[in-house]
Amino acid sequence: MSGRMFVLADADSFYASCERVFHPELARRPLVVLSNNDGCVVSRSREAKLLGISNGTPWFKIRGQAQHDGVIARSSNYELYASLSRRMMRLMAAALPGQEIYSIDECFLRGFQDPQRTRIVCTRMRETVLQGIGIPLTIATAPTRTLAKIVSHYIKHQGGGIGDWDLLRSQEPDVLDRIDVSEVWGVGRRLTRKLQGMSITTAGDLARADPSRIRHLFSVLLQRTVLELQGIPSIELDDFDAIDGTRKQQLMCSRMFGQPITGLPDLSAAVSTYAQQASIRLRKQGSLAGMVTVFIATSPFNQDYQSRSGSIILTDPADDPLTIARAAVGTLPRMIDPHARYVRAGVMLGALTDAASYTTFDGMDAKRDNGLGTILDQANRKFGLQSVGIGWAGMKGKGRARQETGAAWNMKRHHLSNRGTTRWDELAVAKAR
DNA sequence: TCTGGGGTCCTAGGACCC
DNA sequence: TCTGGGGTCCTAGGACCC
Repeated sequence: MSGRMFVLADADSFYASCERVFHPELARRPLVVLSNNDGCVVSRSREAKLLGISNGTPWFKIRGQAQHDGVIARSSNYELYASLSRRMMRLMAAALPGQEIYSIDECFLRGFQDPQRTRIVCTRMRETVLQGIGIPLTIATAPTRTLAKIVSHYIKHQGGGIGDWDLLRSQEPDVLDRIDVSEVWGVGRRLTRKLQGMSITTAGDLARADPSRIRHLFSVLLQRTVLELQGIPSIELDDFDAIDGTRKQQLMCSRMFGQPITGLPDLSAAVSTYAQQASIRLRKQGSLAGMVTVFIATSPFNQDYQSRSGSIILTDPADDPLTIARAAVGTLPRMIDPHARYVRAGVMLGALTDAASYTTFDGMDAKRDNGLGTILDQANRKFGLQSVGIGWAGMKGKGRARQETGAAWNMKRHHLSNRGTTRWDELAVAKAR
């Protein structure tokens, strides 16, 4: 091997671990974190996993049993998780080179030529993050990212810690044959079914497949996965900060409603809100949108499920919230079914271009002349997200903090913890006696 | 009663051009 | 009047990830 070792650092039960940072009494208790609207389980502490609760389970289906078992539930608190994630990532970036943030709770880093040295640094990095942030990590090293993912899965099953591919393989030469093909990074449900039909059922089977045949039958993506399983690095990530640095090619803001809504007025308010949210992120990354797409959908769990979407091309690419919200709301009249009970809507901004380099033929700036977006952004920074907006009729704050409006369709978050690192009024309180 | 919210990349196929 | 084949661009849809 060339010594280009990949290090994968992945937090254990990240959201659940975050909830414990300011609530040490939750340690060793079974704990689950729920998705928006308190819908599904999205993170489980080790104790909750041992109770047999799986990810993605609808909370309403297991609530009775779970509460009987002493399981504690929390609504997801992304503000807290994002803040802890940033701190954790900074500590890791200081320990090893080449950080690529892959998701809120995991990143790839580069190891050193000397595996011994890499191991020592990884051990120290794990202790630093545990002591400094309070988040336990699993750290895996391997010659490819896909193998690092395999190692990480494997040692998480053993309770976490640190693991290395070469070491693991020398101890258990047939380890890939004992891992289901569906657990391989890049192999989802559909591919699993198709592969099984070809008698490829384990990671070992896939590693022994002929890459060019796989490319023929599937795609270049799966071919790369095969090569990676064979120890040949083939997958590149955009090595930008995936959480706040990158310029996205498409921005979406969508939500399930707290309860179904019917009719144009409510739907317009929701879509307008999401459009303004999306435009905030658009301005933050310095882009203009050339297209606005809106989708609305009823519940996919009902017989009469319907989902509609409609787009509007902006002849002058825009980033100001008025233009974008108006375009988004404008798609609704021709899509809406006046009797349907909608449970979800979303706004997508596409055909993004760089605002700084965009000029029209006569050299004037595009639709960003009134400065309203900038004022809104400043107000939102100062007074909290969503404190100011357009078309918020009848949505005065009833929630705990300013940004929680009283609209019926707003998210349900009945088990929300404090945002102790980003809100002064929700700081943790320590008492000394 | 009650089932998340973002993203990315690839491929196939149509439109158009020479 | 007749018309092949290849390149490129775009979009919709599929599949995956956390």
